[in-house]
This record gives sequence, structure tokens and C-alpha cells, in this order.
Amino acid sequence: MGRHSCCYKQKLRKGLWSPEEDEKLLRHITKYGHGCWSSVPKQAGLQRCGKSCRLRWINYLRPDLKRGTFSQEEENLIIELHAVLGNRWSQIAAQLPGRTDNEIKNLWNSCLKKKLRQRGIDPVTHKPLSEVENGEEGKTRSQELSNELNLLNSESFKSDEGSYEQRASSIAPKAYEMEGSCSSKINNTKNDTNLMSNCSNKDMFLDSYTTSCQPSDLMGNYPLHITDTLPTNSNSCHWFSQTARPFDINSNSEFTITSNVMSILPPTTTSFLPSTSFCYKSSLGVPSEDISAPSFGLNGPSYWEASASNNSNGSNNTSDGSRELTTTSSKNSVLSSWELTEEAKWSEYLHNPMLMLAAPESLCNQIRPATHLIPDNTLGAIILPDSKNQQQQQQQQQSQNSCIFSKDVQKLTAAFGHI
DNA sequence: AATTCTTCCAACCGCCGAGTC
DNA sequence: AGACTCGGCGGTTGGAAGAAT
Repeated sequence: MGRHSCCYKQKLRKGLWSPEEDEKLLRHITKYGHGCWSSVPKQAGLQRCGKSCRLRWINYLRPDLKRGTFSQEEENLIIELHAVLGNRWSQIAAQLPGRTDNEIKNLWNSCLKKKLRQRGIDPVTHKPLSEVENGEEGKTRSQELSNELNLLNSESFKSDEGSYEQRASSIAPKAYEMEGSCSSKINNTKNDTNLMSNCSNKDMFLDSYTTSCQPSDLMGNYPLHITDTLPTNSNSCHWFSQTARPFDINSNSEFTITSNVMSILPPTTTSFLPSTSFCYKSSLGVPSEDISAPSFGLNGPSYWEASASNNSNGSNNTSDGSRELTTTSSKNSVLSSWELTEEAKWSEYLHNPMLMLAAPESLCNQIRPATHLIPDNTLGAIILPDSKNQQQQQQQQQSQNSCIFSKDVQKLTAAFGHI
């Protein structure tokens, strides 16, 4: 492999980033914004090329990144979107707030492709393997994708030809059927939300989109109780998506979330807001104040583990069955939020939305919104309910979203009194 | 315990389009 | 118009970590 041309000019570092480099880059961007990426390394005192800095920021340092494993809902959404968009990872990532195209691409290549094949579905065409092998397809995949793109870009598609789920289901019906696609997490819900049970896999999944995409959801009136639906697996830090609002706890001491479809609505927050994850406490009756504890969402490469306490469990269940508010790195190390080391503190702000909100205004203001990940409005509009007044609905939704955001901030302010 | 194999993912590479001069 | 820079994207790779032998 050759070195990128810009890296020939100077002797530039390659490979994994050290914590020191991360800190330099973070400090620089926090203070000055990234501006012109090519000038960032020089200004930040880094021996890296601008591209490398940009990539590092986008894929790792950005404060609005969601960490942790992908939920079943996210996986299903990726499959759906892939059926429509193909390998347009950046567009898929735009529908999954807090996820990067690189992450999604890796997930697809390492996991989802395999799963689809195991289910007898061709990961490229999203059709049954037998059908693909028989060569009965009249169209090539590229043709299909081209057609889909045209549809996506056409106004008629947006307004008249049905909602996204209808399109997706017509394009890739098989994708919904994988994994018993009613995600096991959902099906395991003790409370039996009824939202996603009692239906065929496909219907369940689609219904979850259709029914949840209602204005009321935007106001948090569509509570899917996730207390028992969240993964209790290995990596153990259970992350909320951008749509999860810790404030919902107040109602009944449980977190509630809206369904995944919220993820593909136009974003309502700026880049540093709670798209980052919250660790949660799963047991009932957790005082909401507990949530205010700063969770340290560092979930990075192994070198961070140097500052992490040695708890390989990661789940950290307590004797009473509740989970302590802990976080993990990707390697299952757990760093108690109360055991932060000095070297880790700077990144609290990065990875903890609560702290970020409480951070000095100057700090927040200086972080340039990650506009590259703001979902395209066109695509965002696709999943909105059919309506003659779609545009008006969009405006209303935006208004509502904005309203929600304002309320959330107000609640945060009230809760923490820091802002 | 040592070695080999497999998986996963962070990061790099090359290409492309847009913007500027 | 052509050269150049820059940002962005998708494909690919290298190596760390874990699993298997």
C-alpha cells in the first residue's frame, strides 16, 4: 500500500492514534473548530495529515457518537436501508444518528452479510439466494439501485408513492424476516408492549415504523418500555439512542424510548446533544437523580483501558439486581464514572452529553456541528406518513422537535442547574 | 503453553465532485 | 479550460484480540 500523497510531503505519522494525539486534536477542534482540515494538524501540533485528523474526529472523537453494540432495531434498519440504498454507507449512516458510515460498513461486512446469507438471502440483492443463483433476475443490481435512487429523488416518491416502509418492503421483503426479525429483545419484553408482538416478523417490523411515526411520538407519548428489552449481554453498557430521553424516567422510574423510527427523522439536536449514549440503570424504581451521575461513555480502543478500572465484567450487576451506572470500553473494561483518572477527564465532555450540556458555554459553542451526519431531509421525509399536507407536517414536526428539544434542555437545566 | 486460525474494526487508499484560481 | 486543493465516500487492509487446536 502506498502512502497518501499528502503524507509524502512530510514525515507524517500513520496508524493508531495515541491518547496524546487525540487530546491535541480534541483540544484544537474544541477551541477553534476544524475549519480547513488540511491546516488542522499543523495548528494542533500533530504529525498527521488533514484527512487522518478528519477521519479520527468523525469516527471517534466527535461528541455525538453513539457507542456500543448495535441494537437489533438498528441492524434491521441498516438491512432495510441497504436494500434501498446499497453500499451508500454515508446515506445509511445519516439515518442512524450517532453511528458512522465506517461503523455501519464494518458491521455489514463482518456480521450482517453473514446473517443474511445464513437466512438464505443474498446480501447484495436482498433476494433469496436460490433465486439469485438461478440467474432469474432480469435486472442487475446496479440497475435496481439506479432505479431506487431515482425514486428516492423523485417528488412523487416522497409524496405519492407511499412511505418508506412500503418501498423498502417491496424492495427487500426478505430482509425483514431475518433474525426472527421481531428482535429478540423486543419479544422478550415482559411488559408485552404489544407494539411489536403478535405479528409476523415483517409486519411487526413494518408496523413498528408505521405506527410509531406519529406526531405524538415526538412528544414522547409512545412509550416503549425498554427496561426489559435492552440487551443484557456482554458489553453490557446499554446505550440509548439519540431518541432516548432520560427525562422520561420521571414518569414511572423507567426509561422509555420511542421506537427506532425516531432515528431516521430529521435531527432535532445539535451535534453535542444527547445523541451520545446514556448508560442506564435497569431496575425499577431507580431514582432519577441517579441518572444525573456522569456516565463516562468512553468506549474506545484498548489504549484507553490504561485508565480504566479493572472490571472485566462490564455489566456490573449489583446484588439487588440493578445495574450500577458504569461504562465500558469496547474491550469490556469498565470505568466507574466515579473513578475517572485525570487523563480521562477531558473526554468526559466528549462522550457524556450530560456533561457536555453542563460544560461551559464557550466549550459547546466552539464545537462545530457535525453537519455531515445530519440526515438528508429528502430521505428523512421518506418515512413520514403519507399526507397531502406532508410539507406542513414536516414543518410541524420540525417545530415539535424543536419544541421537544427546548423542553429537554429546560428539563436538563432544571435538573442540573448548570446551564 | 504455544501456535495457528478467525474475527473485528480502526485507519488507510484511491477516486470523485465541487470549488477556486 | 485546465490545474490544483479540499472534503467526502466506499473499498480494502493490517493488526490486535480472541478462539480453536
